[in-house]
Amino acid sequence: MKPKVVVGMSGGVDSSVAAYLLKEQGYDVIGVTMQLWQEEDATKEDGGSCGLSAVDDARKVAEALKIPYYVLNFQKEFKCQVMDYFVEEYLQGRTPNPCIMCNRHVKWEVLLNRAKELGAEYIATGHYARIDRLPNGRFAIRNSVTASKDQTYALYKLTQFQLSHTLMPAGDYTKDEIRDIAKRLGLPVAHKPDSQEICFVPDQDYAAFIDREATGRVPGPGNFVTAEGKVLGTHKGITHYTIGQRRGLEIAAGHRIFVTEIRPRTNEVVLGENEDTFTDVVECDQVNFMAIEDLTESRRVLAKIRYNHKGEYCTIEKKADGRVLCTFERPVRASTPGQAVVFYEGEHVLGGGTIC
RNA sequence: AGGGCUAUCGCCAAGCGGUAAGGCACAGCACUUUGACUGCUGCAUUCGCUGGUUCGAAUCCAGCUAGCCCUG
Repeated sequence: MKPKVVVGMSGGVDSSVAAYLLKEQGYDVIGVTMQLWQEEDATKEDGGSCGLSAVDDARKVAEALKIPYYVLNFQKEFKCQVMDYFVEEYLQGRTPNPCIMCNRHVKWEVLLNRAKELGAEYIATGHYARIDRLPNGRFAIRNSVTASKDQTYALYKLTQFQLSHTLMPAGDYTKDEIRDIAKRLGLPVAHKPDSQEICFVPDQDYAAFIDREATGRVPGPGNFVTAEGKVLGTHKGITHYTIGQRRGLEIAAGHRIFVTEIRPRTNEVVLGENEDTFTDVVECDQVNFMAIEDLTESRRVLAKIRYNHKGEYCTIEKKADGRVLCTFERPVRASTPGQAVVFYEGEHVLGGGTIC
């Protein structure tokens, strides 16, 4: 009898088929949907044709696959590990990536713990990625060659322990193959919105969300300034901006101008030319290595400084204080404190850190 | 008080008698399992006001108003 595995089911095609594949492979599969934040408009089903929630979809799939299914309430952990972190980062003039924290501390920590309680050895997802055991004995994530988009960036923070208890069955297939399987099984392949922005900020107004969450602690208006100190106007508060941003500045300079720096101490937002947003040196801390145990000597890697970044080659070296210095071969645009730099060597995730 | 200059979309700015360029800003959409970037579309029946000349004026003329500069 194969081991038990808990599959995180979003109600989408990928995780649904992942559950099916595992069952086919002989695993003892348990389906689970994580409730991460309060669904505000759960009752507001429009039109009636496609108002099924993630839970309903996932439950139907589980029934079709004849696997046990549970909804797990992770709202408390999600609030603490993701939403609070998100707000605090912005209050400090940084730009967080909530998905990375959610993966590391909720999906792969709380869920994995819960899986253990359920007697499962593994958790699984519908990611188009693989987890390889390298010759050096370590586990590392590899992007599925056929994946249209990279799904590894937000997973760089996972630990060896987490990786050793994770299965990603969809990584062996192409998106089309997964769809075909779903069709063949007659699964409800509802066309869901491809993107969800920040899941817990449904109206996409993250600044207003921060205002609600941190009432009284949100920095107010301040000056837009040039690098030379010339005042260009008044900004709405540093939480409204991020490095490289152009839209929403409400300043007609005659040409496009961008945010080049955020100064929480003086409550200033520095504006400049597009060229000014480029740098060839990026430093990061809170480093996590995946394919290697530690960075003992400098190495040349492909680095991505944001989700969807095509990647740029750089040399990374560890400094005395533990931070990693990345020296790029070509300047990268809008390196932003709070975002992640993820290193790739070959097809594997070598590691990454938080830009500071 | 005289003399000169300028008044065109929220900002900047083309136009020089033939029926309102463009940039920025802004809005919407697309892209996007984070924030951004990017792309596309939209955005002055109207040219400070009032008259006049003309087939026809933002473009010429007159007066008025406002701002800027120079000289007492």
